Amino acid sequence: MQIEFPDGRVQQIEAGVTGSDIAKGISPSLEKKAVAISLNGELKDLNVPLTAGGKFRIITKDDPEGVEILRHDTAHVLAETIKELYPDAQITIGPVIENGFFYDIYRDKPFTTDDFEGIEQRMREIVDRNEPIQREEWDRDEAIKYFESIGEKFKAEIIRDIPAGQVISLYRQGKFLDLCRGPHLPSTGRLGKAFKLMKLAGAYWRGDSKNPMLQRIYGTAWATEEQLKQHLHMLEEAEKRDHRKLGREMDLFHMQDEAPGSVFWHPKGWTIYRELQNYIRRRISKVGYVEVNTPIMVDRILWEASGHWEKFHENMFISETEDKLFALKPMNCPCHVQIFRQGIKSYRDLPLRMAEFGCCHRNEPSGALHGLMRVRSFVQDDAHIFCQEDDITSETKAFCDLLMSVYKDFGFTDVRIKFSDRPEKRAGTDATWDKAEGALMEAVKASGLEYTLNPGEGAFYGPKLEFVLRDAIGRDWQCGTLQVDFVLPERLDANYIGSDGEKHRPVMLHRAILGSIERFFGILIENYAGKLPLWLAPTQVVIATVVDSANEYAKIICDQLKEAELRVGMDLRNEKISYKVRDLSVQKIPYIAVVGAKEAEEQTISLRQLGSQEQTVMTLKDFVAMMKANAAPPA
RNA sequence: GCCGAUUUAGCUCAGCUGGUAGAGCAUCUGAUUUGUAAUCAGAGGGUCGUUGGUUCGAAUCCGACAAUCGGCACCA
Repeated sequence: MQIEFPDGRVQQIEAGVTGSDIAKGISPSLEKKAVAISLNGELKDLNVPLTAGGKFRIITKDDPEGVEILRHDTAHVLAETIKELYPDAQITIGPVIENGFFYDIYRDKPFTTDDFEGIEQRMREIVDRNEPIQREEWDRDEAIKYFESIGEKFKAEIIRDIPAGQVISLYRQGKFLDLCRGPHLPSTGRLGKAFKLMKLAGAYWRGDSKNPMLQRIYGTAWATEEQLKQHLHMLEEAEKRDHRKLGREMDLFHMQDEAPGSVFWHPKGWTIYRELQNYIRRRISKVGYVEVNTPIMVDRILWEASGHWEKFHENMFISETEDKLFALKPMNCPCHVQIFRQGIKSYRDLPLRMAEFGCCHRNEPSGALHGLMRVRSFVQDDAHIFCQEDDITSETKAFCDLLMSVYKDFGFTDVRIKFSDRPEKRAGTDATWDKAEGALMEAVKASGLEYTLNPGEGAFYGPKLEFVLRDAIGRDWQCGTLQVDFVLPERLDANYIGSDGEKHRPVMLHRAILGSIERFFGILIENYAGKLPLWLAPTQVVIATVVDSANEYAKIICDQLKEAELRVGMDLRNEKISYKVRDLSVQKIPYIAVVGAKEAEEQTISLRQLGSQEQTVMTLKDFVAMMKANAAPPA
């Protein structure tokens, strides 16, 4: 039989030869770096005798698949360590995740992060022991019996659930035997020591909140110490940009115990917030949206009619007054239908694009709250497009164009789309869902954008597109959405008169670009690390004086900048200029205009931009013109 | 909501095995009039998250509650 290498070279091999043998044949150093092989796209252990030929590749620690195997092995070594140090613990599953792995463990006594040092120590010992890792294929019943005999009930349960006919493979290293699909390294010594335990958290068995709570140990693992160091450094950087920290440091907003999940916006934060809102206002009004505003508190009757009460009433804030039960609106759509229903609508009025920056409240579970990213009181850049079925494609395409253009203005160009179809619990008939999913699918195809399927994740009233953007440090955030809804217009009895003179149901497209403005604000702060583009910066420029005698001149400059509608401040404090420059830089002020006796004399300023040491001297007139031009928001 | 951790001055954090609190930065006052990332000196500031309990005595030990943090579950 023969194998073919990625470069096209073909080699004859005999049956029974292992990947390890082949690697050694190429070079001993390659064999040392190898972690597994890929045969016809399938990953296999290095030491498994080959029984067939085909497309062959040696996987090393440098390959993405190689690092995954290494992480998986690290999880196994963690499990082995846990069984050695805490024999009463039961192990469950330990998969690879981004940058590392975790292992879920059942044990009565909680672990603490103080245990990490001892665990890591023992893990390193197991690496030093260089235990061979061997694959074994077991009979299902034997495997169940074995794991039950050693008290590993969770493992036994997993094996029971493996579909019949599938091979039950176990991997043995030292005295430790774990259920695993593989592949694995040939021995624990190959792992290296570029790993670290990171976090401890609770996690439900099989992800179901009705099941027992397990303890999850998170770890990170890399091919080299250098990569581990880099990763830890990246985490530090992410921590530095945390919007909760920057929000406090930059005096943008705060939250307090008396209003958990709600934001107290400070003047600077609110300036940014309003800029964002007004930017969206300009963008949507240009493409045919109208803006409305609807009540925050609405009778439960409307929520029952829309279907929200049944599904979400536990997460709604309610208020009883006289004999009525009101709910704070968790979303705007039912209110928009009420506006649509006023008067008689003609097909000539469609598509009607109705936008609202409505304040919505959702009683999110306490454990879900997270800074600005998950709040209980928020505003979306929400809109509903009432249209005819034939309009879905063109409206979807127009929306995708708008959304991409908006994201681009914030510097987000890496955007992915997820197509989420019918969930298990849903409103509307299957025929309606067929129609809605078909129409949305056709629309997204027509938009020419790439998408991935996200089965079962649609809203209860319709399928949706979800727009995921990638930020400056590579994190993904789901922000925009577009949902096709045939259900709500029906339930809330919206209709229009068609060209045939008959009544028809409009289709509703629910859509948002930024999503929650609170959350998008947080994403922006972290994306820019607080260094906002000029048009968003709450203070765009500060005039800093070198001596008191320049104060009058500073005030003249300040007035002129205000006249040009710039957000300007003055630093007339009795401090050295280097102190002011440091202080204003720490505050992330985009521009500092320094003026002393010389500038006052010559009617100039000395300009310094955030992040640069350079000083540019320019005339006052040029300076004001330049600032005005640069501070203009995107169209 | 569930698991674990945390909560001390505006911020960041000390405070060992119980004897009623401390630093740096910030703030205020004074001196200094200064040329591009921290001038010097002094002062003020805390019911130690809230609330019960143990104790002669609690920031410290125990309980309840709240909020926050890390996850899980949830996310119209």
